[in-house]
Amino acid sequence: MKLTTKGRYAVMAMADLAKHSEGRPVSLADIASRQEISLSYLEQLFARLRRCGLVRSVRGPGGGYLLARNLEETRVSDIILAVDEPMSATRCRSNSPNGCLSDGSRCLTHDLWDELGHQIHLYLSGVSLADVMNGNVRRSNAAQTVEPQGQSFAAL
Amino acid sequence: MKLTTKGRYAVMAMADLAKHSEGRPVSLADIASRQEISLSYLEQLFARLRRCGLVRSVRGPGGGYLLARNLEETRVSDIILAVDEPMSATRCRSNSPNGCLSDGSRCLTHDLWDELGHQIHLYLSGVSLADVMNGNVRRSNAAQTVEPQGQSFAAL
DNA sequence: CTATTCCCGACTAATATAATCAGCTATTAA
DNA sequence: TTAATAGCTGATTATATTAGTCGGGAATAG
Repeated sequence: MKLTTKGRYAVMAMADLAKHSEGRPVSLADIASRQEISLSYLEQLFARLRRCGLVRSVRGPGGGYLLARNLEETRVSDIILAVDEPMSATRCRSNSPNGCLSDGSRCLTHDLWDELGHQIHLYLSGVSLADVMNGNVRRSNAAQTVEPQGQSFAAL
Repeated sequence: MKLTTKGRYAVMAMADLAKHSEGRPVSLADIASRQEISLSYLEQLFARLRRCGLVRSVRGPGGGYLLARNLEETRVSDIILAVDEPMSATRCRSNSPNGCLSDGSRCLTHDLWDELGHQIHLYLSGVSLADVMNGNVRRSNAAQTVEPQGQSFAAL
C-alpha cells in the first residue's frame, strides 16, 4: 500500500461526499471547490473509485456521486487501494512469485516491508468513513512487543 | 513518515552493512554491487545517515562505513527518518501550528493521517536492525478494535 | 433543445527519485 | 612522497510520479 497525497485526496473527497450527501448526489464541482482540489483531477480519482464500486454516479443536471455502500462498510484502505496502485512489490527485482533473491536467499528486508504493509492495511481497514466523520480515529494501541525508546517521532 | 523506495534503499544498505561488517568498515562500493544500488546514490544516502549519527565513516584505503550504534539500538524508523524528509504535514494548507481549517473546523481527515503516521512510526521504531537480520519481524498483532472484513489485502 | 454533469483520453507541468559526473580531501601503504 | 583507496560534495541529468489541464463526448433533467 503506497501512502501518497493521492490517496489522501481521495479520502478527503470521500469524507466530503459523505458529509454533504444526504441521500442526494454530490457533484464533483462542489467537492472540488470545498476541498480545493482540481475538478479534473477529482474526475480521475472518482473514475477509479467508481470502478472499484465505492461510489455510484448519477449523470445529468442535479447529478453527481453517491456512496455505494454505507459509511460503516466503506473502509479507508479500500479508498486508498482504489486510487493508488500497489507499491512496486518491495523492489525485489525477482520475477519468481515470491522469490526475491538478493544473495541467493530471500532478501533481508523483504519480510519487513511485507509486514509493514500488512500493519498499515490492518490499521486502515479498521477505520471506516463513519469513524473518520465521528472522530473515532485516535486510539494508539498498536503492536507493542518492544519497549518504547526515548526518542521523538516529530516528523511521523 | 514518508514511505518510499528511498527509505527502503537505506534500510537495505544498512542491513547489508550490518551483515558484512565484522567490526571492520564496509565500503559503499561493496554494498552497491551486492544490493545493486548506484554508488553515488548510496553516497548521498550515507551522507544523511552519517549526519544523523547512524553510521561512522573511515576514510582512506580499507575504509568504509561502520554502524555507529549496535544492532539493537538501530531502529528502522531512525533509518527512514534520516533519508526521507517528513511528509508534507498532512497537506492541510493551514499555517497555524495545528490549525488546519478546511470548513472552518479542523479538516475531517487530519486526525486520521496523524494517527496513521503514529502507527507506522510505532511499528518501525519497534523493529531494530537486529530484528531484521534475525527475521524477528513477523508478528501481526496490531490494533484490532474493529472486526476484520472479508477482503484481501493483496497489494499491501 | 439546452444546460448540467459525468466520462474519457491525451497532453502538460511540477516535483521527487534515481543516477551521473567531475573534482575534492583524508588516509594508508609502498 | 607518491599512488591508490575511499569518503565527501555540489551540480547536473534522467526518469517516474503526481498533479493539473484541455478538448471533447454521452447521459439526463428540465
